[in-house]
Amino acid sequence: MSPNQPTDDLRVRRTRKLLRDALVSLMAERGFEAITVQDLAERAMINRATFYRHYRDKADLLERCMDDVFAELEASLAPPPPVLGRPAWPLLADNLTLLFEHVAAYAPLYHLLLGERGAGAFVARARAALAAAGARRWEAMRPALADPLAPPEMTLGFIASAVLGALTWWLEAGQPTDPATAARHLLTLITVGPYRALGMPVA
Amino acid sequence: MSPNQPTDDLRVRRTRKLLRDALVSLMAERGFEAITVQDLAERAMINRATFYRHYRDKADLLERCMDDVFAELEASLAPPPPVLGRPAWPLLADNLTLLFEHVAAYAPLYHLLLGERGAGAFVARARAALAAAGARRWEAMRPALADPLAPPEMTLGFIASAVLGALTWWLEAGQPTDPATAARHLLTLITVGPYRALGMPVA
Amino acid sequence: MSPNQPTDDLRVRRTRKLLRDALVSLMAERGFEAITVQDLAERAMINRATFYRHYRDKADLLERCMDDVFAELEASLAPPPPVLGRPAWPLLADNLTLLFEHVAAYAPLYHLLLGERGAGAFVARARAALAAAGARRWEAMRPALADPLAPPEMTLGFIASAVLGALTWWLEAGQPTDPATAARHLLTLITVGPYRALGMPVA
Amino acid sequence: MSPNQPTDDLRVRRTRKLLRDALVSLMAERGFEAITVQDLAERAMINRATFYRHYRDKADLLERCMDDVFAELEASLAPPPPVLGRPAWPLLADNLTLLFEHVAAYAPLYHLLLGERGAGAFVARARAALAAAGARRWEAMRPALADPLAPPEMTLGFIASAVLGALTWWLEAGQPTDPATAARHLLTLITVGPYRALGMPVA
DNA sequence: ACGTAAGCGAGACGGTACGTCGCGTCTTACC
DNA sequence: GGTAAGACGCGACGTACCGTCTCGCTTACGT
Repeated sequence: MSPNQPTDDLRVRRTRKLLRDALVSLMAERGFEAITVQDLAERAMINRATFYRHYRDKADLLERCMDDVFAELEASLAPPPPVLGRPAWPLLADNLTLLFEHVAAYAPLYHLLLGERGAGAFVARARAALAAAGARRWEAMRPALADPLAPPEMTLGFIASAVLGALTWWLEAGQPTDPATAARHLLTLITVGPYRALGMPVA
Repeated sequence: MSPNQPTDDLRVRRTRKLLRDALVSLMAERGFEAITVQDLAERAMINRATFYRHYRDKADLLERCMDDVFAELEASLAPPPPVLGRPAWPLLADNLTLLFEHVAAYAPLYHLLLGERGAGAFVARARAALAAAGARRWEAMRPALADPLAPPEMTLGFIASAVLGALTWWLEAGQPTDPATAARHLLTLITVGPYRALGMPVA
Repeated sequence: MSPNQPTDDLRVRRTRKLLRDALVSLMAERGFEAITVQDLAERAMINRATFYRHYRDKADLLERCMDDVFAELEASLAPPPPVLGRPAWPLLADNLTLLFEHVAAYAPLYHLLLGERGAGAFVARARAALAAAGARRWEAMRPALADPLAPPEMTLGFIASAVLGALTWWLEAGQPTDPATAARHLLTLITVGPYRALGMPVA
Repeated sequence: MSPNQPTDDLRVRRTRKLLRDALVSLMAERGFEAITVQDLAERAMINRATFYRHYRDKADLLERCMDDVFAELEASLAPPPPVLGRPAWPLLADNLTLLFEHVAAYAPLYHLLLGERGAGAFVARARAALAAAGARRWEAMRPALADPLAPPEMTLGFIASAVLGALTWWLEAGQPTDPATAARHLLTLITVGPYRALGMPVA
């Protein structure tokens, strides 16, 4: 198998596109786990053996789809560290908006992957990626920060999951607000905290 | 099959216990997806057909394990709403401590279910349960609260996922702090917000 | 198991009778092979474990039914050898009539056992019994007989199967003639031969 | 499954041959009923699942074996009716010889199928085929024949079973005579009748 | 433009696991 | 002691997918 080596052979590109489309359309119908390679081949109107010429298994196919999507996201985000000692707010706000816009662009896919019948591995991966990105940015700002009020790793895990949770709600609610507004809400949750965001008095 | 109807037949109770233990021990070794019914039967030293006399499939077994665990958790938590108009802090703090203690009591199981190779469905279920519990408590306090700064449903999804994220970190880090301390940190994250908890200036 | 030891316990006799009736009624519906012990127990309205207290398996049950039936047949037939050197005709005719009458008495059972979905082992056993009975009678008359025109064992196998064939036809055709007439026809087939019985010229 | 459609795929033909050989060899050891599909697969050195790609179950396999064998027999026999009004003797004699030769060619198979542990369904099918063949030939000659001495259908059932009985004896006795001689004896039994063939006086 | 190497369809095959069924044994409790 | 109820070990069933493997066809590419 020559997995992701890009080819300009039309037949190959056609086959891969058909398979990725088939994956999304089938995940919408029955979730990732319930899909079989035979299903994918039928939907893509290719032979089952041909599938194996391009992907190791269905998880491999999913992963390559995500590779593409994540690469695109990473490319669109602003570079990590701003000037030291300055609040990272505006940058974070921008990046959150970009995140929501990216997710909106691939809404069907993300909706499926994050939802009930999504792929558990995907969520774990996305969570790890978010935590890592957060860690990188936090490390860069560290010298200029006050003492943390909770273990930073815990906070990073907290944020990463929380962002995914907010995204999940946003997708499952049918994107009730535009990406910029949703990003602003999320930023509020991160900065003032969810408790106060609910209207609770905080001491 | 009469799934979870409690029986006083000793053989039945023995068989079910053996199977639940086998599930946990096998999940620790290779994760949920990689387990087969034959594996479970072998580990539990029962016949494979006997497995099907008690559970529909391995997902059913997992679910019933979780039913028991969740029921115990729910029983240990304090009842939802305190007196209106008073800060719910102390209660929330207590409940978070109880939550961490409960998770610590079943640490191996929760560690597996929340981790990389855990069962996606479990996380979704836990998240929904947390969000629902949060919603119930929030509804009760609603009249006494200020205007929310973000859509409350979004906030609830945010919190539910965030709590799981914090728990996940705590378990994967090997429970570096005792439950009460971890609960206090989590409470901080929820109240002052993760951003400030990292030491960031918030303007 | 205490197989065929006759009991005067009413419950036991009732159970056995119910099982034998169930066997016949189920064989009529789906043939012997397709019956399960569970079927027998349900139809007889007894517990499955009780079946095993009386019979080893369904073949055992069938065999014991046949034992009874064959014992009754054997008792009704005339004793083997007549006076030497005299044609055995009249005796044979009588015995064939008794045979048809016996079969008519148990028509449903014989019909099933000899038919398409019958029990192969039963046919083999009946054939062997007929051949043995024929052999006994032939041995007794042997000194008084002319030289055989074909190997006697072949002839005995021929007759045994042929009689079963005639009985099978008679039962499947719905007993179109009374037992005495059918016996006379069968005697004709045995004595003048089936070829001439069809009206064929024999040289 | 496309059961017996002839294929030119070598692998397919090899698999089917292996299975048919395995069937015969296993039937010789324990009879048809006691064989499992796993046994067949092991003996044929194929995977069990592959069995099901070719045959519905073991009965299907047996049936297709018989199809082949019967088709060959039918092809070798002379066409039904000669000139009307002439004794059918010579033709019948020829066909009986061909029958014995055919059976001799597949002696192991026929021996098993007709014997104690054979397949009841096979005997029923063979009996019906013989009766049908006899009926066809008799219908063709009917106008030229004298009145029958017994119901012709009874006679045909009688002959069909009788021929199988003679064949069974011949095979179980280890083919003590050559096919031509055995056929001559069988012809005698059919024409002069088994009674006289035993040396009995017939009036 | 066209020959040729590749991608591809078709499908047999060895495997592994599935969920079901029926067997015969057994334990427990009832009568 | 016969019976009902039913758990259990066992083993076979027929099915579903897996990933691998020919075997020809056809199709897009490279010279």
